[in-house]
Amino acid sequence: MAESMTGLKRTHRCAELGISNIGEKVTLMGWVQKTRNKGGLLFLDLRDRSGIIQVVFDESKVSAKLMDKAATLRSEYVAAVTGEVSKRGGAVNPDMLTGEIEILPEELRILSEAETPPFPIESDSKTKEELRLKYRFLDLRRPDLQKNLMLRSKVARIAREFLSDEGFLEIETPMLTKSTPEGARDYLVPSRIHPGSFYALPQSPQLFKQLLMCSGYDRYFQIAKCFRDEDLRADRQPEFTQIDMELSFVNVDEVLDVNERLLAKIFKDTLGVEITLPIRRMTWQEAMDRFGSDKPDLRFGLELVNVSKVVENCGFSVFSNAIAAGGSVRGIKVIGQGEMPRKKIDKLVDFAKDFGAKGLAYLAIGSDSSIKSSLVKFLTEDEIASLIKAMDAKEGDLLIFAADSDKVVWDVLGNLRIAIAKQLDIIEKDVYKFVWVTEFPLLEWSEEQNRFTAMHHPFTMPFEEDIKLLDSDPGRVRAKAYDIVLNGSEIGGGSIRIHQTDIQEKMFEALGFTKEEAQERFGFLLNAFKYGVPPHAGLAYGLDRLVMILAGVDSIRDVIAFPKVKDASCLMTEAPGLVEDKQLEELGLEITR
RNA sequence: GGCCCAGUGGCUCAGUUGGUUAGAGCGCCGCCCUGUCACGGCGGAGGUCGUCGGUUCGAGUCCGAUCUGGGUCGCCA
Repeated sequence: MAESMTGLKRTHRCAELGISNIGEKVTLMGWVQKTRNKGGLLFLDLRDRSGIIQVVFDESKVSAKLMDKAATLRSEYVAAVTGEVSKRGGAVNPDMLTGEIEILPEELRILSEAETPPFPIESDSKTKEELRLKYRFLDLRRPDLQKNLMLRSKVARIAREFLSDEGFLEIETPMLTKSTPEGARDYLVPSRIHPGSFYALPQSPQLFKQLLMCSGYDRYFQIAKCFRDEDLRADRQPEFTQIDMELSFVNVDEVLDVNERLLAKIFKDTLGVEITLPIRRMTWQEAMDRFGSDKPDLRFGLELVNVSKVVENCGFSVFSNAIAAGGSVRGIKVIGQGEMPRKKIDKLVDFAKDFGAKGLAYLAIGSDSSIKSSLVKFLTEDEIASLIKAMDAKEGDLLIFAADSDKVVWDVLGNLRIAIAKQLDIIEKDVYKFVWVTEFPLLEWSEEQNRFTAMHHPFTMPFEEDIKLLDSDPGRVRAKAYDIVLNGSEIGGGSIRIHQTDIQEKMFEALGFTKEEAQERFGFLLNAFKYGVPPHAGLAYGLDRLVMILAGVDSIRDVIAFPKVKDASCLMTEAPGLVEDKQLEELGLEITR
């Protein structure tokens, strides 16, 4: 039966003990990892979040009653052990943090019995995630998940301490706020007091932190829960966490500087990794041209080469037409893969089609300089030769080309270079390549909405010298926006905000909002701007993604205590669920499907 | 919404061209064991093969549908 812990006080966590504690009397409380019963000698591995320690019940040293009690212990029982820390009586275990010591028990209390868990509580679990998520409370006992969540806690603590020391104030903003249909789909919360009206859960504290700048708080930060009702991915959950900040009276350099020092501190204090500052900067245009992505992974090459000039007037209509239509032809060179079998190349083509490519052209140079290519029947020998020259290719290389609009070509080759790098296993491990991507386009054309939309958000400051283009060529206006990219993953982003009414009005105009629409959606911010607004800027990190990289895991679910699955439901709580008719009545809601 | 992958004792898996009673390791239960730490020895229990339907003399295996989980495209200012 479960016993009380009355009279006992835990003195240490299990793996906090070492040889320096030998001779001390300690009380430990934790879960039974395992028992090894040798008859007259019983070993108990006791586990808590610090690790495991061995307790030895020796027939010749403890009472028969204690011996019998120890024999009833089963996996995951919760037990308290009081005893003396001792040097190991047998061989030391070098694989164990506490492998040189053990506990000689005087008292054992079984604080809770436990059913056999449905899957083993161990690191590197092989159990299907579906089952682990259903029993997340057991899954969370596993050392690797505990390690991840402790790391996450540490990152949050470092950020809090660092930003506080830099003069930032931690201020909370509302979770129940107003829907702003620009951007991601909102989670809506019906109002009981105002039937038919809804709050929205915040996609980010964006507008509130700008208001805080208007209110003179200078420097704000928050570790903020954010919500987006969009489909999930390996690195996307419907609710996630940002380290969010906003600063007044600063320029781009000042924002990046304080954030570089924050990142350097996080990496130093968690992984012991020194980041060389300042972090490299790259314009969006350069990132797209060289890597086909606004979040370039700089751990490997396979850079894109624009060969439009070379094939502009060639006989291959797919190439020439793409260029004539304002697009481009670009290629990547895969060194030493000239012998890649046709089947593998076909797979790359299929992969590229997922990203909108109609096809890929390839050119393989054999080790004997023989050329295998889908282009030979369309291009002259001279054209082929100049293409090879443009790509700086040699015997044994494989060239892959895409021709389409810039957007499609970048997307196709940008994703292809990552897929190929993974396939060839050329991505360095334990390397952290940071880059600031700057000078994003302010606007991007939305085919769906048939208008320009804000690439970042509608309050992002354009480059002063580009403002005149807002009327004539809005797609070319550059924004004072910056993303921090690590190993091909966007871990944060931000911008200088617009604080001048005339520029803001031009921005809304470019977005196709009337004054009334702008007022309806963002009126409270525009009002605040009337009463004295400081120049300000900000940035937000995706805490989950940052911790993913620090922890070296591929799934965002491994750094969130209670994550949701692909269809945004929770396997443990079975949320979302139906509610009682009475609740719906109170809210004035009716379910129609 | 599209495409791809997976589903067999508690867990992880094997299961041949469709053919006796569906196997293994781990775990679990019982007995034994004084230096184990992936403890060991002996014995035992435990499976509507995700679900429904079809083909067949016969289906874990073939066909169709569906459910569950994962990845991805669309989507994510």
